[in-house]
Amino acid sequence: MSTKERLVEAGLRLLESEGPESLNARKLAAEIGASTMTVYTHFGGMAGLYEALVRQAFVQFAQALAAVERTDDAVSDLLTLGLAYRDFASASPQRYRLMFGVTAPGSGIAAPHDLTEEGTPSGIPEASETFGELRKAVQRALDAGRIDGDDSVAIAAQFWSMIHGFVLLEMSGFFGTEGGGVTAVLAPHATNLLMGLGDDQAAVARSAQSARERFGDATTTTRPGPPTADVRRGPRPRTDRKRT
Amino acid sequence: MSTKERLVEAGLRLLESEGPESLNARKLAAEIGASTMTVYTHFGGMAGLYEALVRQAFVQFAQALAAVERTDDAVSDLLTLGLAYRDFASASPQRYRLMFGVTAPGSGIAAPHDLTEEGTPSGIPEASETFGELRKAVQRALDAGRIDGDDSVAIAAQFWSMIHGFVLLEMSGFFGTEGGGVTAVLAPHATNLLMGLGDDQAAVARSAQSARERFGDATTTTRPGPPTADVRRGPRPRTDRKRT
DNA sequence: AACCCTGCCGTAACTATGTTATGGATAGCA
DNA sequence: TGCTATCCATAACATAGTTACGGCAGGGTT
Repeated sequence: MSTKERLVEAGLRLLESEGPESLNARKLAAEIGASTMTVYTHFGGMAGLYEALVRQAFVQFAQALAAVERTDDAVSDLLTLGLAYRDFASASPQRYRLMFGVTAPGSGIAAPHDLTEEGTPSGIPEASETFGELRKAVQRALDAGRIDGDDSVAIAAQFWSMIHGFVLLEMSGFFGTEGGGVTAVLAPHATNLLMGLGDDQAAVARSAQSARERFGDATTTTRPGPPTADVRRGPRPRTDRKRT
Repeated sequence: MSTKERLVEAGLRLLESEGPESLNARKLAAEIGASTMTVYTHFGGMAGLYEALVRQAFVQFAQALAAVERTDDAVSDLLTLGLAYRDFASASPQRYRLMFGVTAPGSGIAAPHDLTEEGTPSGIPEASETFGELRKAVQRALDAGRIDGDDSVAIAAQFWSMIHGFVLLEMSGFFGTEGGGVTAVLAPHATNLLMGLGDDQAAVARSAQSARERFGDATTTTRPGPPTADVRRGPRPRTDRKRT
């Protein structure tokens, strides 16, 4: 493995094990037994190294999503993709935050997406592959007639907003600390969105059950902890329409 | 105004005008004509100052949301709340990112929410007021029979996930740079979510139109820029249900 | 009136971290 | 052999968070 690759590998490993504050030139260089100059030889500076970390993280992300098996139930695939998405983010929240270019005061580090030329939606081309996986799954649900619409990009963006927001709120602790947010918030949200897009309630329920089984019980295995009454769980019962 | 208040005020002002990298002790102290020691006298350090900034920003946020008028159309109120939410975030993306405790590598600054004792959903009590505004609007929609369900907290969390994710993706540039994401992504998403929650299509359309009128044309006035083909715009036409 | 304590603040120094200047070592090649 | 490019280490520099120390004003105590 080249020095360049070792730096990126060590960066992602340290990020997960010791937190973002350990991502500094001296500690990183010591981790691979080199001097801080290697950062400048290979990446031009810490900003370049961060960008390389983001790219590598997005490669891992795309791989994790691509590993989700494609079945003949496009909605089940879409939901399983969502569970895999959330699992990837939960596995290393620091990595996920790094990927989406969040900045903090005091660090002279701009968001990676701000480093690129104007007009580019995202400076990280690898990021678009993540969205592409989502978009293709939506397109297959459209083709199967499960949901209505003519713009898979716009619909995929809705799913992306949903899960991106959920994941970030979850890792900020707004849904409690024991991972109950998936069944209490994310799953009902996905169900509601799919039904709003035209899918049938029973079909969604079947696909959701399928996704749960495909993904195993990994959806609730974030951290063990005492149950809280923060957010009640369970799917919301559907009733008849009450029109005003 | 006390030195403490002047520091917080200057911090939020500099954050908006010169970006997060200008939020350092020396520049901040110079801004109010003092030495860096004032930061330690009043806040114990930069971390304490950041926490004060977050608290103040959440106070502003709650005020902005509370300023939305409550009408007899609870869904219109909810949608208008969403537009105000997005507008607040767009007005100062750096402030919004600061509020939600995002961390960056290289800064020794932990997320504000991580600074508190274990088990607390959020270390910033002011943040819960924001969610409370959302939850009350959802409760009124439930009471009016517009949407179904028995847990306003879980439903409000879905709306929060939606708009939080949208806002962050939008400010990362994933929906283009000219603010078309609201009509292309956020509005359809809200519509779909509401319909999934049991509201009627025509009723949602009326409430959405009402919210648009109430909020004026502020929804598309982010930044002028060349049109992009990233995400197609315009509301997705609703078609008849295609049942399998 | 004299004394002392407390809070607020400035000066200066200390530490950590990103960065740069400089030079050496090695590989490849003409 | 000599040249060049690449990679890398040492050391120094710049910036920013932090701390040590002392001054000063205000108020209460003796």
